[in-house]
Amino acid sequence: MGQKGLTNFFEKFLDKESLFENKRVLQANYIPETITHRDKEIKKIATILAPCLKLEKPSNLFIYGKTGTGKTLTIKHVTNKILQVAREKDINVKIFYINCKLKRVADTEYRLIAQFTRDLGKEIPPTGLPTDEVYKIFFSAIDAEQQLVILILDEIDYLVKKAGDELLYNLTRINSDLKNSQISLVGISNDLVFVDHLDPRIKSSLSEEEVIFPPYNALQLQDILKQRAKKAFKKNVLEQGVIEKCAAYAAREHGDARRALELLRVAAEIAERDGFSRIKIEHLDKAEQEIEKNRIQDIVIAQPKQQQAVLLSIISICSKRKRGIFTGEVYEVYKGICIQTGLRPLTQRRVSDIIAEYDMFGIINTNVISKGRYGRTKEISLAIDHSIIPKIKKIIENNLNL
DNA sequence: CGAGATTCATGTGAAGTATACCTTTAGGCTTAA
DNA sequence: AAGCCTAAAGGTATACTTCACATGAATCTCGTA
Repeated sequence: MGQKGLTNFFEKFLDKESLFENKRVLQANYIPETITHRDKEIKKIATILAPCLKLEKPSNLFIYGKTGTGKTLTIKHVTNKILQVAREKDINVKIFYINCKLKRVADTEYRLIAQFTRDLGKEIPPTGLPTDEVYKIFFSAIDAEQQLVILILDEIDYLVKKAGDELLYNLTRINSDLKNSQISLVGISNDLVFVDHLDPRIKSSLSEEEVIFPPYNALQLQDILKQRAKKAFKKNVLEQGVIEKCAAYAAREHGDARRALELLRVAAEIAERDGFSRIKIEHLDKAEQEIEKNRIQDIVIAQPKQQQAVLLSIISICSKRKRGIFTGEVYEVYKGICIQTGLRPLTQRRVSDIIAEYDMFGIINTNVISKGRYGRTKEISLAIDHSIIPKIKKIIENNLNL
């Protein structure tokens, strides 16, 4: 495109009518004023948490539900309302939300407590302090004034798998030492059997109350989509059947509403980019691929180089042969990649742990099998769509200067 | 032929090490009385 | 003498390594039918 062409392009771009009225409505962090099909859950959570407005400690709460069933959305909605009322009536309630899955933010005991303490306005160094010390600072920051604090731990199962359940015990016990204030815990998990592995003492105190979020069915998903689409798009840009198809896609994936909304948004973006004036069903198919690519891309880019090298090793073996990929082979290929890129190879022990991490992210599936006379190993297979593998591969290769 | 021993390749737990970062402390220097 | 700065000492969390033992079914071995 020449200089003149570019000017032309931008002018055209400005002239082109956007399909969106308000794109934000479809983004993941948007909290709508009313949440459809979650009345029961909202009411229950509200009832459980309401005592905090009288500065009485609400029961600890545990929320289960698959991804995209509105857990995070609902708790944020309810807590926003509580905070709003609290502000009007000048009640000292504080609510902190943290997602435990965020790497290098809240995935260890130290980092989690440090993060909460920072939310309370204290400076905590990223490392160096004893964990007890951080607890003390956290403690005194809370007890400094009379108040009620609610801590929300999203994806708590991930944290416990990585860092153990001791910190939950510490958090539940902290109350007995607080003089002026109280804290309540809200745990959110999409692993339904997660609490069964917890220490019984923690289990009983953490799940004093439980709320379960059932998956949405296709009709409910349609309602949600229609409601948001009305706000998000201009009139008449949705072709017949798009919403229905979109809901059906997501219902197939255990009723994941987040996915449905993302699908709709990305489809619209694709339609807009390609110069269509209406969103067609075919755009949904393209969107689905794009989303999956982005999801994995985001995870991969956030990984350190060593981890990327391991994934690249798995991918390149996988693209040659589909079945029967084992740790030893992955390690050999990984070492080769390290030499090529000048990376210092990690030990097989560590690589084995990294492979387990990718398993947790859901990018690969692993299965420990015994091959009898030929030893014991992890059978590894990629859990991502084959059409996007080359793109991911390219991203990593670029990143590692290969 | 079949029960039990063997074997392989790696899983997995525990303990040790390197690194990056923190606070405390002691010594040296400056400054003001 | 008091105050301030700096560098060393001593402490911690995290990522990784080292060491050592655990696993579990295919295969081997050997006693017995």
